[in-house]
Amino acid sequence: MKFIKIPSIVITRLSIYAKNLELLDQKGVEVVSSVRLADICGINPAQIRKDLAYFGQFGVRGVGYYVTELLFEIKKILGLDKEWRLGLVGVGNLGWALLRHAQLVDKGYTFVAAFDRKPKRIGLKIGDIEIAPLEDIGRMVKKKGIEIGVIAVKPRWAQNGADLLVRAGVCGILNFAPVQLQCPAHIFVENIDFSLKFDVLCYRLTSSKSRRHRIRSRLGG
Amino acid sequence: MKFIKIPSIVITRLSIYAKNLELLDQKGVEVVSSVRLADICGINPAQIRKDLAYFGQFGVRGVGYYVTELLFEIKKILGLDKEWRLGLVGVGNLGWALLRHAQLVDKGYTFVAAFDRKPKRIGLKIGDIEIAPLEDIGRMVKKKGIEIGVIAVKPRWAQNGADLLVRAGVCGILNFAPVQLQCPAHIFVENIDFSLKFDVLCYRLTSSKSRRHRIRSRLGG
DNA sequence: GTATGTGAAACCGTTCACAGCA
DNA sequence: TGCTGTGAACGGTTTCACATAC
Repeated sequence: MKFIKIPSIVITRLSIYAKNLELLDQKGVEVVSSVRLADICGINPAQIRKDLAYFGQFGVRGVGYYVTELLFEIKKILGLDKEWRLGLVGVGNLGWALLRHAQLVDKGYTFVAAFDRKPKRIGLKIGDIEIAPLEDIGRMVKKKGIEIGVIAVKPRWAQNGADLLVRAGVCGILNFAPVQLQCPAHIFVENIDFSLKFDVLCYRLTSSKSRRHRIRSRLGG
Repeated sequence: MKFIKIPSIVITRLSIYAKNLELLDQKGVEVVSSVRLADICGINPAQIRKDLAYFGQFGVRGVGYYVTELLFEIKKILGLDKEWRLGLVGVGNLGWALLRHAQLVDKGYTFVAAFDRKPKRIGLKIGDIEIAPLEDIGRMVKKKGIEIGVIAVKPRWAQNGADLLVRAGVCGILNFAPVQLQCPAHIFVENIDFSLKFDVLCYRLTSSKSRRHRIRSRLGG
């Protein structure tokens, strides 16, 4: 283990490699070169090798990478070799969609509780989960072993949700509300504001009408 | 108008500035300095000034920026000074959530049509929109003047959705499916794969258990 | 005096090019 | 021979520092 800080962009790409290695694995492909994988991911081959070099040596010179093995290693690096227990704050349309999002389940992310402000939603069941009031966050985080809090409430209520989650003892927060949360330094926060991507596209379309930029974004996020 | 290509990250930040300027404007704040705005956005002040310098001179030395005026200019730059007409492909849980997402409407993004593969969904109405079959994409894009296609189908069907949208003549695509779409070079594509952010958080939590990184991401995506 | 606008410097991530090894 | 692993070169973004203007 090295004591070098790894840029987020590297982790994001590891996740992309994992996604595509999974597909290759399912197709029965046993070995893949950095050139081939790079082609599939739309990334430079040297970049892939450099990214992996942060964590060790996973390839065989003259051969390439064994798909199953590399996939296993990347999942271990990312921490996807365990189940993660999530708690959802805000069961509106977006929250609902997240609860039912099959791809998260496939990766090992399991929602074990859901909370909402609105009294009329309390008690509703979605699969195994019964929607609870915000006051229960403190108790339920301990009881259900929630590690990550997912915030999908209106911007106005996001900070409150974050405060409750932090006080309850979660270590990480995924914030879908378009606000900059104030959290203690030991809490890891990732923001997902997809309206930013709408605006980027909007700008590209607007500016392309007068000028000629042809830059396509490669990474999702 | 300059003929310099603007990095996506600059556009993303402009969107963040706009969001926070909107809040300041609503509070009645008339003038803001780059230091104050930087503090609110969690960004370096020089960065803000550099970002704005790509597009012109919007401030007053010794004073700062007039909030309403700067907001107006940034919206114009981003292309948010008009209504954008969107077509949704895939009305599952996520698609449904996007259709009902109030913040998109506030920004001037309007869904004017929705399409789905599943026969049982065809004909359902959400507000003014009636869900149509995929075969109608070609016709409806022209009829309704759809400029942007939003893909919210399962990964397996995403490329097909993109092909239909491109053939129908949309200029931009927002892709929520975790796949790299193949599109002609003149089509602008933005990918939004939020499971990547889950993985980044997952990695941070995993690695923090053994080491000490304290890097918090600032930008949503 | 104060805050912008901007050249220059520092920093960081990407790509090249080749040494090293199966 | 073929492909990985990696130092070095490159390119681009961020930050500094100050001239400039109100």
